[in-house]
Amino acid sequence: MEETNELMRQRKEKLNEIREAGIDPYPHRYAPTHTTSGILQEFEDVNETPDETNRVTIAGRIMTKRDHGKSSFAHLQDSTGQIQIYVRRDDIGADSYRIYRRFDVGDIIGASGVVFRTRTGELTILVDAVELLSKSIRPLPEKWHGLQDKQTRYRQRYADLIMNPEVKEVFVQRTKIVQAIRDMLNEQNFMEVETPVLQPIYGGASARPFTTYHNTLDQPLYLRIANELYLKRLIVGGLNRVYEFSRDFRNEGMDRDHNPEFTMLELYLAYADYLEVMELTENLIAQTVEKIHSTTKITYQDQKLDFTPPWRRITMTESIQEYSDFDPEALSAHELYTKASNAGIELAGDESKGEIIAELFDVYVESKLIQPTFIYDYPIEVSPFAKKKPENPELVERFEFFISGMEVGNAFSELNDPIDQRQRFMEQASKLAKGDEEAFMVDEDYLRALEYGMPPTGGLGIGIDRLTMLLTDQYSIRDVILFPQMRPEN
RNA sequence: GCGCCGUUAGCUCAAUUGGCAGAGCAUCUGACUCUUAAUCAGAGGGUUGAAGGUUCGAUUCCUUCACGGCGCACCA
Repeated sequence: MEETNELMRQRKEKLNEIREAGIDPYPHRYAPTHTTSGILQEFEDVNETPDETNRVTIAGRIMTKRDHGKSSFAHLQDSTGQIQIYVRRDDIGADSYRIYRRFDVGDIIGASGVVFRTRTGELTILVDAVELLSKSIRPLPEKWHGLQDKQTRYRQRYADLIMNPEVKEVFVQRTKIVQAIRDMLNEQNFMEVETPVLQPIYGGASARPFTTYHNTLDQPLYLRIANELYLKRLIVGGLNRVYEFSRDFRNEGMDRDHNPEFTMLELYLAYADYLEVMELTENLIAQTVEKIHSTTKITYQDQKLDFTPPWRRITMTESIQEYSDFDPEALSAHELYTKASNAGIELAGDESKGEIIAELFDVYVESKLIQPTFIYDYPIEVSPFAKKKPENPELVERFEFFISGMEVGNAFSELNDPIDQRQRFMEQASKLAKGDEEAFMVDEDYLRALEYGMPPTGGLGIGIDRLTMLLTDQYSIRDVILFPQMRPEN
């Protein structure tokens, strides 16, 4: 892709002039002694008189440049912030100054000098040596309005990160969120593990997979839609507390909270049920919010959210009763079907009562759950890996939690009865045979593992991207993923 | 998949009813050794996302396409 415009042509010309002067425009190393923000802190007390004891060397990108004949001001940006430099011909020498004048906004340079304060009070480096570290031949966006175009920002995240410091902050926060969760789990003796991304049989969720092919094995492989079944194999193996930050892939639509690849934390805890996992969940997330924001009350898109435990707990059918004008438990399958049709839900006609209830929940309830809320006791038909409730075999011990109308996590008492699990697989297999693209295949090896015996286990999945959206006040999942999926430009 | 909106100089944005495509920043030349959206004087920079149509004339109206945003549908 050879792009040519006047500005790039001029910059390449300057690049050649610098080379012809015997200077390497792309040298190999440089040794800064300070960062820009470090200087602003350390030299807070310096005055207008330059003093040799306040000597620093920094490296950064030129973000603004104001040339005045035989002197020049510029702002350099490094990973920590920006600082002003003041360059005078008499300080760096005529030859150096001639080269300096060929530097552009966007170039990465190194500078040495002493820190002082300008007449207008800005902490500044009075430079006596500059060095080009990397010549930029593509002009940056305009300094005042920055880079606004969403398409360019997502496609050229590097330019977005240079121009919009608040974007970088979001991703710093994302890393801190993951780190906070990891630290807490490690403290609680969870073991971080890695399981296959390429799976011969996909499962653990309902979603269409991405399919690929291994040439040597001569067989199809699937990018994981979940890692659930692998982590539970480890529970069988005696790793009683395991977790993985799993990049999962689902071949489905994209919108403000769906990207084809996304990050899910899954964890499994032997000898626990879903009630214990519920407590773990609200504590884990509340403490994460606390670590990031020093409070459990935050604002997301003008909504006040309170993460302080305990969170509200309500069963799925109760929640439908609360947000609709009927009690789903009091209705027959036929009456529920009518309610769903009236609510605009498209049904094939062969849906079970439980499937219709799940649909009604989506329509009547999900978007209304603003404060962190546990919805629990799900229909068995939509929960093939969850354990039945002892007193009601139509329901399973499962919960999801919702924040700001978004599903953020999913958990259950894991089904460990191998006979029951085989039946559930058979139901999925028959759905798959009927053309349900989100049903999945029987995983005989997983059943074999259960047959050895899996302890009672609680499991949890948390959508890390969505959690990050909430904690960084971002409206779209694309703003918490560095390189969101996009169609090719041409 | 459907609907609405958008795409104009490197960037951010204008362009009246269909009538010579503009500004600011950036760039180039000159002046300027405490400026900070530096200032002053001058200059260059455009296949208006692509292809077609209507018209004497299209950035503007119509059709198709591409990409993006938002909403809906899908995604338990």
